[in-house]
Amino acid sequence: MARPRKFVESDVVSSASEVFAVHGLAAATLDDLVRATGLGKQSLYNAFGGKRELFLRALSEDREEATRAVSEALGHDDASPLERIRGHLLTMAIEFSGSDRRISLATRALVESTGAEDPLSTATKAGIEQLAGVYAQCLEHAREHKEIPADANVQSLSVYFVAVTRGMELLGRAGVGRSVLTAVALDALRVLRT
Amino acid sequence: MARPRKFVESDVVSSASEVFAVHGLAAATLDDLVRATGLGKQSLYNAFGGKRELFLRALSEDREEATRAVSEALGHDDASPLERIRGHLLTMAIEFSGSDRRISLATRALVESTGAEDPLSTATKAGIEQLAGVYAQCLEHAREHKEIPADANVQSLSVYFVAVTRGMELLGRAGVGRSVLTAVALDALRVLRT
DNA sequence: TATGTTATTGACCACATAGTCAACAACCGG
DNA sequence: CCGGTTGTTGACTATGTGGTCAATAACATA
Repeated sequence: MARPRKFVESDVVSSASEVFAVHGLAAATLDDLVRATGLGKQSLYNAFGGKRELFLRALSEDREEATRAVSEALGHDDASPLERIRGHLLTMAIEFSGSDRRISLATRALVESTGAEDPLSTATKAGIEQLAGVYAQCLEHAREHKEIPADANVQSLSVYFVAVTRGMELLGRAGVGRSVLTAVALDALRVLRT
Repeated sequence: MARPRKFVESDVVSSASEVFAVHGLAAATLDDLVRATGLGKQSLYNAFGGKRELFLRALSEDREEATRAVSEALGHDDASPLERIRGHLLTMAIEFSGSDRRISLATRALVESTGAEDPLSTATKAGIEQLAGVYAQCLEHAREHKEIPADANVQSLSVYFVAVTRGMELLGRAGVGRSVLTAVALDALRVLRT
């Protein structure tokens, strides 16, 4: 019936995500987005509603992607739960000390949010809880395997790992190098010693 | 000879700091700064040179203040080094989960910086190293007191604590409550068990 | 092929913003 | 009390911004 769209929504969100990851929400201009996505302002508005809304979409995509990635890293059966956490943290250390030094949309959302009621804030909090849930699952397995103390508080430890990775992200952005970040990751793991 | 200034520079920087802490660099308008500091645009320009420069001044003040505060918390003789670190982390947990949920200028600078060469980035990296130095000193004392393992890597541990506190800051901003953040702080400390 | 619906396009707008200018005010040494 | 120097004030500007409008294009159905 109606004229079909010339673009694929998820592609547009991906391109926008890229722009936001580099510039942040406030500093990214609509023109940046128009250029990156290839479609016109009005089309962007028709499809998403505005810069903020588009950011929220990108944020949500980012959250899914991050959760998926961590789930996969922690869920494979190729190693014991503890070893998987270890591998994951080391991977993060390398990633965060890479040359691009990008900052996740989640962190950006937190910093650029205007308060607790801000959707940017609530969405990110949900993302953090989701991520912590993934850690918790793996930690629970580790406990069942007796790789970590039986009295370990899986709940708070899962949030602890979210905090550590966020901190590592920031440090990487500040220019802390790979070797130091790797050492930090290994330090962080010591909380799990039996 | 010349007309004297009607303001005290450090007061102006403090007021500006407040504005930047709430809004960030990009989102703070010159009008916000004019209103908060009480002086006119031109006077701001005469004295500091522009929004960015003013932010850098505020950042530098913030860094001194942060270093001083942590130094004091970790330097008192009222408790053993390890206990002081413990107390400091618990204090941070309470602070970061407070209702204001502000974000340090250092974190803001990192996120809003445009790249590694950006003064915002280099200044913050220096601040992080300075802070890590303070932690390192206290950790060294703890080692001398045999409160932490003799083979502990004081260097990376000091950076680890910077990472953890940055992460806690972000989590607090996301709305993670005091009890959880306190638990995270205690988890983080387990790294130091002998 | 006519029609209704939605997408696209590019010009357009109101507004906020960082930064500037020029006139004026305050101080102090001479 | 005068003049040089610097600070202050408020009006001004240029520009970039997010967002809108109206005309047109592309499709599916009838």
